[in-house]
Amino acid sequence: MNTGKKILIADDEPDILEILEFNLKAEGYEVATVKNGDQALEKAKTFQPDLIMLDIMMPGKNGIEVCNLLRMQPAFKKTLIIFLTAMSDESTEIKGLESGADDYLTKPVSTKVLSSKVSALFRRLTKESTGVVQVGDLMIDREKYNVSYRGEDIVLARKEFELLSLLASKPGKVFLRNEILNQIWGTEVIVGDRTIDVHIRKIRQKLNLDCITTVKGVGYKFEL
Amino acid sequence: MNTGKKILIADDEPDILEILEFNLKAEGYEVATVKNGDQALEKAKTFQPDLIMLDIMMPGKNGIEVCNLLRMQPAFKKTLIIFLTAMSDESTEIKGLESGADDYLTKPVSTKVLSSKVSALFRRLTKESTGVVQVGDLMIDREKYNVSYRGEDIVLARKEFELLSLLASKPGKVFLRNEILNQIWGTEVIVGDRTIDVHIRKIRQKLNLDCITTVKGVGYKFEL
DNA sequence: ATTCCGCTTAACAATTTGATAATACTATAA
DNA sequence: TTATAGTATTATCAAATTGTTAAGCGGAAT
Repeated sequence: MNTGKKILIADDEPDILEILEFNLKAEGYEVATVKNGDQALEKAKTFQPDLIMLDIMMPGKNGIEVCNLLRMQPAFKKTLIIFLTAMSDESTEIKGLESGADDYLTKPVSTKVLSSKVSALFRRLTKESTGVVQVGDLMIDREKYNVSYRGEDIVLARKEFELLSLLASKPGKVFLRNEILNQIWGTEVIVGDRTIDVHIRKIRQKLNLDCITTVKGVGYKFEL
Repeated sequence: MNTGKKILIADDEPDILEILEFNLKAEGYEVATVKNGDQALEKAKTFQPDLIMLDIMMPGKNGIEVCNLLRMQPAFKKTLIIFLTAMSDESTEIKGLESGADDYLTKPVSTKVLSSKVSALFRRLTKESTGVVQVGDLMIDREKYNVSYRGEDIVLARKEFELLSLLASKPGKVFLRNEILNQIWGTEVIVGDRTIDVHIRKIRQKLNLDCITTVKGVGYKFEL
């Protein structure tokens, strides 16, 4: 599993660095770590991360300063930045967001929160900036409501589109059948289990790609 | 740096208000903030904003209600409205667009997304109001109110013109039926679904081009 | 007053979509 | 191996959606 995303972490506490690095690598991210703000600024230039996690309290330049310096450079205008704060300090949180961070995390960081925030940010980035989900050669445009593979348009019916769109929104993630039902059919409508299968089948047929995997007894996942 | 544009923000969470206000002021906008829907309606009259950002979930009148009330008043027909939603809830998003909003933002709002969306909306506004839209060989002149294909004038009735004009304003984008109704007929008037079809048909007939695609169960899109 | 034109709707046809049942298949555990 | 649970496939029917035509209405122009 490799997401192809690079994350730079700056924190002066070795324990934190280790925990974050371990977990994020396990999620398929490429990770670099540094111990203070100045190193963060340097490393950011060479490493070109997609996401930077900055501890607020660091010796030398603190996280907020680093963030401001980064945001001044055009190369990091679009880079995601998450602050790490020792406690849920509200004023700090606001200062963080004001200085151009995209989110914040409070320490100690639970692995669940960590991975969900990180993946949510990446998802949001691709979704909001373009409205287009792209996985490999497959493009899903929610606004234009079309799907194309290597430039070739593929016509999907509404439910098929929504289903594929959902699965592809988080490649690799296994969507439980219930999750799919709730997302696409809502809680009011009740349809049989076979219905999902049939739609999945139609998508597979139309895409003619081996990209939707069945996880028996669990659900489906999308992966190219 | 001063854009001369006024933005009104309505949200019950002080943190959000503060962050948005700070960032938008930094971008050169004049900002006013209110804490609920009723205040938003009042303030809108005196402040005459160019853009209104409405939280969907607010005590008293919610954002969607406020939007509908605003859109009923001629003074706010052209005002830009953005919804703020707590989560990336797609059904809310669609409801928002259907009720006449121009865009939506999911909270927490990254500063990057915020400024890009806002400036994009203003850009679109000035573009549309001055409007000569050209897509391939097709020209739509909003001021002269005429359409021509390869120099040849095509006479369209008002509704037909507006409909084509709307669809062509964003080629490729699928316009939901409700979106179309809100944009062209407004929220007060209620017309049947067939009405849209008939106008679409007439446009297709008159243009004699295969440029309006039906996306069944979703809406229509324009593409040459 | 009459005619023309644009807008809307009703009515029906045509089409597409979605859901289900019935059946076949497949991996796994007993 | 066989039983079993879960999934795949297929055909079919009902429902949803859209296309088309014609007709009615009302305002503007003649």
